[in-house]
Amino acid sequence: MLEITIHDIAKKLNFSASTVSRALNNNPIISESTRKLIKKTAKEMGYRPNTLAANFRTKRTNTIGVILPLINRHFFSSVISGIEEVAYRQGFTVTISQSNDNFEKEDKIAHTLFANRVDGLIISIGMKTTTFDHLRLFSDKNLPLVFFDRIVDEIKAHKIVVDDFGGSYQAAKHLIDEGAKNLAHIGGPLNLKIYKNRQDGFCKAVKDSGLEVNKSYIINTCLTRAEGTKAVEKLIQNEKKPDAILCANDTTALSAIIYLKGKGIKVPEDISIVGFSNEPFSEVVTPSISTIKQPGFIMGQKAAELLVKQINNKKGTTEFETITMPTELIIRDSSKKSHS
Amino acid sequence: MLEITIHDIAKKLNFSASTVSRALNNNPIISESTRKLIKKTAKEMGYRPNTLAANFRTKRTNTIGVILPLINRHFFSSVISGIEEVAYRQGFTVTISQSNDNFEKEDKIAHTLFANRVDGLIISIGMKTTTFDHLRLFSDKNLPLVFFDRIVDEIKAHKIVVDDFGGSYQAAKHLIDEGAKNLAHIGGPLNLKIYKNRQDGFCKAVKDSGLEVNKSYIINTCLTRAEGTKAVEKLIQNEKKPDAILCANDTTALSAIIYLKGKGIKVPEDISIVGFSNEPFSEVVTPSISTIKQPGFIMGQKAAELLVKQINNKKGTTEFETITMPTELIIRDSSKKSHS
DNA sequence: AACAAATTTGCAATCGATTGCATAAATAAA
DNA sequence: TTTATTTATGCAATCGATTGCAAATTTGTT
Repeated sequence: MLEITIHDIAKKLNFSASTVSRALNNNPIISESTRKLIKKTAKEMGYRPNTLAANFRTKRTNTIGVILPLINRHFFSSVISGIEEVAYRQGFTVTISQSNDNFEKEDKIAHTLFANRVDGLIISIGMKTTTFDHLRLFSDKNLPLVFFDRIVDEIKAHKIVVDDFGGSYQAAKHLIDEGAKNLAHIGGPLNLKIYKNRQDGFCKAVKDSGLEVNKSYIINTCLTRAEGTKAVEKLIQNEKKPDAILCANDTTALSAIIYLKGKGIKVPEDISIVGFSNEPFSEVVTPSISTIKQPGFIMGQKAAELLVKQINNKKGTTEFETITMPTELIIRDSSKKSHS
Repeated sequence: MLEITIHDIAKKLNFSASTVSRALNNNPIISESTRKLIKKTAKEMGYRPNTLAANFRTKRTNTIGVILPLINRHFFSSVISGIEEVAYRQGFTVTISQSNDNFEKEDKIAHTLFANRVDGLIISIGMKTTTFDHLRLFSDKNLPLVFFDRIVDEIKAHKIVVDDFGGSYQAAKHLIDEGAKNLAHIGGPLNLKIYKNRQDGFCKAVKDSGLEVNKSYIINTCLTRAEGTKAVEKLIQNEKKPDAILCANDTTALSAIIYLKGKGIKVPEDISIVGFSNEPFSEVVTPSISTIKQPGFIMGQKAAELLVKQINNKKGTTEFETITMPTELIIRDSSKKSHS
């Protein structure tokens, strides 16, 4: 019932608690022999360190907080796996929370994690997040903070992003190569830089190809399945229908495919589609969705590595880096207009 | 830099730290007026409670641990959302970890959570888990423990399961109603009760319909995409091909559909398919996959409710309940043999 | 052998909040 | 007014591990 403490071990061996503590922590100041003895005895006695006490004393929890919009997205869960992989290897526990793109929840989670004294935070902000006091909580106290994907320009910290602009540019180029002349874009909320970049990449590619960016061909939504459907609906109401749609995520690409299929409009023959993120379903839908792959797992690893480095670095970090990861265009059926 | 403590507040107001502590915790023994004064001052001074100290003292962390095989499954992430919803409402933080169906990792996570003194654990065990010492860690110390979906019979605890048997039975019946005579089953590892139940439900339905359960029509795998493909491959090598396959999850149902499509075998005309879990992709594949819906979100809520009740109940729980949630058969194209 | 240097170990304070028990103050009852 | 009750607050110990500094022990050097 009652727990064994270092004092119990100390008493039994006629050592002091300090020695026991040091021995168990592999402090080299303790001689090899006593360390072994103490460890052996600790095991025999069924000693389990009281992490709470240690955390309290050292002000470290060996816990990394992660906040992201939605766990159930292939990209995000890949990132989580990457984070976990590195974290566990370094002896950190990971606490994952989802904001559901709800600002209040994100705010509350950040405060809770802060109060629970996580050693650092890795975050991808929600779509509704436009104020950042809950993050300054961390940056102001020099608590390690790493952004990924949906980053915040206003706050100095390490940032891991995907080359959204480049990916989008490449995708649009691809659509044009396949013969598209009237390109449309279903974009995300522009307060998020990733969606801004995707849109900018799209526009740049269109312009660079000597085509025009038609304002009525660009619709910004919050990228849900339903919003995607509404967006395509509106797009094809244009007197001149677009012949290609670059969607800012796979969900809306899916909306488009399903909606168009229902209307008897052929994908890719009549309208080509490219999505973003390479969600698993994009490969198995008919037609399979061309999309842009983001290296989620590696991003997670990088984020965790940067964070851990920052945590272990006593003297506050002042140089922050922004790492841009490459994307990869995966061409599938939804955009192979020419020939197979 | 340095943190405000209750002592600072106490000194400033000429109260004792005890009073401040009690006031901040809404202890009714403190008078209304001083409570208000203390709270106001705390706020002004920018006081932030040191959760670590409180946790240490009270031996409570207000944290719930969750271990599950894989976050990136619709069913599991629904459960997580359900758990979070209840937990946050009750003032608990949720720590989520995935075992990746890896026993060593599950074991390690369980020990870490235990060492971190989570107040309780909600778990769905991995496929490789056949020994349970890491869970007895909890049950032996009367630490609240709730199983869901992939439960462990050997350990006494609250359990939330899906009516796997019934769901499977219903699905098989449906396949038979649609004209199937030679039913096959791609099952999961039988050490997991859910897969055992699904298989038993399948067999029962077949027998109840006066058909025979053909051993060579039942293949047990670990239900990955690749394993699923191998399984179908083997199934159709039987001299008499099955005309329907009930898969223990949607992933293998997908494997089957893709493999059969490649072989020119028509689904559902030649072979009908039903999956299990209603993963999002099952709706959007062509043909869409008939499947069995599990109420993940509600299961998560129930699990969290039971756990929280147990946590708040000082005197150890002795009566454990097993809640069986109903399933729902969703009939889609992959099994509509008759007519549309 | 005497002293310096290096190696081990112990003392005791500390982290910040909580809580049983005692005390003081205010109110009610006799 | 005195005593009994109730109400409000403070004292001081406690949770278990960590750590700077001091002390003790061993080893090394001349």
